[in-house]
Amino acid sequence: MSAPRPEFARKSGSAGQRPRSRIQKRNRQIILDAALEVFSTHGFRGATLDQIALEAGLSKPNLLYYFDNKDTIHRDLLTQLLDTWLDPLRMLDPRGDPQTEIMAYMRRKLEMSRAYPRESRLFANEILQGAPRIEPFIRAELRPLVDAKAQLLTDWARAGRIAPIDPYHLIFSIWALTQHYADFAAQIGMIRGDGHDPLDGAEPFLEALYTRLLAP
Amino acid sequence: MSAPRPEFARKSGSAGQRPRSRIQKRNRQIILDAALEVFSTHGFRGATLDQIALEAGLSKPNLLYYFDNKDTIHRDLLTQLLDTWLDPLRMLDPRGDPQTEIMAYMRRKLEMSRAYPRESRLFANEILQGAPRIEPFIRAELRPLVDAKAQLLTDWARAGRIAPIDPYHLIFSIWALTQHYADFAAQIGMIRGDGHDPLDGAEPFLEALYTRLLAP
DNA sequence: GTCTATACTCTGATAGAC
DNA sequence: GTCTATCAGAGTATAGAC
Repeated sequence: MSAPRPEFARKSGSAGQRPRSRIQKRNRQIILDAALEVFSTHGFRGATLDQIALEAGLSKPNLLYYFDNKDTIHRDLLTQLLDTWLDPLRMLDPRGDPQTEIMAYMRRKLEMSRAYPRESRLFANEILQGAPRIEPFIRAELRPLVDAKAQLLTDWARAGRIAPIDPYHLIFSIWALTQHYADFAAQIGMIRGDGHDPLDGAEPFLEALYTRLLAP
Repeated sequence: MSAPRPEFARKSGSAGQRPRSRIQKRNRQIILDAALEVFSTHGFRGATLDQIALEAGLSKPNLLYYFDNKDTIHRDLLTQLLDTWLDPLRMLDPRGDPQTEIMAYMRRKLEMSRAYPRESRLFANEILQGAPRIEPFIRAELRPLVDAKAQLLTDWARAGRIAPIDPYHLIFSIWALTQHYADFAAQIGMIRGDGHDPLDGAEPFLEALYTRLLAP
């Protein structure tokens, strides 16, 4: 059904990787791609192995030859996702120019929504369900990172280099505004006309918005 | 499980309402409330009648005495929701002061996220799934409304009464920023600490944001 | 109106032939 | 590695007693 897309940034070095043949790797990737399509639209419980197998062009038992069970597939997808999900925020550089840095962060997030809308929806689905599977990650990884960057934003504001705004809401606003174009793409498409690229015009708008918001 | 909450604005006059006894109405409302809880977290396919029945404190057959099937419950919830969902935007008044009107619209949307987070998540789930059940509504009701209000915003911008910004992205930004506090409440709670109200500080932040964005 | 029992389908997962 | 056959359990829905 779905055309193969560039693999979502996979870093080497995750634990427990057994050696796999070329065909193994290839089929696992086909399955993960199909699973991403299904999980990102229907959530974990709403997705079925039948649907994933159909999407992948494999039989259900064959699919379960490559992955132990439904949960493992979903976990692997989330692991791949989270590995990359925080990179844009991590790159916010204390040594850079504040407004340039924040603007660049916003652009990186917007680019993720453009390149990886399904990953964004997978994440959105997980949060809507109360984040049962990634709660540990959010508490252990995301929260400290956000706290650190919020401190940085506060410092910048204190120094008069950006306007004095709540740093947490600033970060949330970037998440909300950029991810919206991926998560609510269906709605935007129906409103703007179906041939229309949902992200058309988004970047200039967000640039204007944050330019005006951040000016000291 | 969940405490009964104020009923989401229900307008009278929808079609096909048979006369119902007091106990009928009461139980239907209990079921709808339980169903809202479950559908808004797991989506249509991820929700089960068992879970809804448990949440409602009724047996499954009893639940199906009040509603023909799973689909009917979901449809009734969406119908109630959509009935009210567009009101904040409808109220955007051409005769009012542009900045005041847009700010008031933002506040109404934020208030909906505060008062009806589950309804917001129900809507988000439906859109994530590609809006299969509300596509007709979006095309027939939402789209023309947005087009009309976008025209109004354009007129205001042409008259120099607000900054010249893309009206569609302006509307999307209000949706994204306000609904985010309901849809991603789980994440925000884990980041800001669980005792914390997710919406704390949101209104001043959004006021500052739109004040700066809209100033001509 | 509400319950127990049950029919029937879907879904996740396994066995075993090839 | 891939398939057919199959199972156990969950899930939707109905029958029928009370």
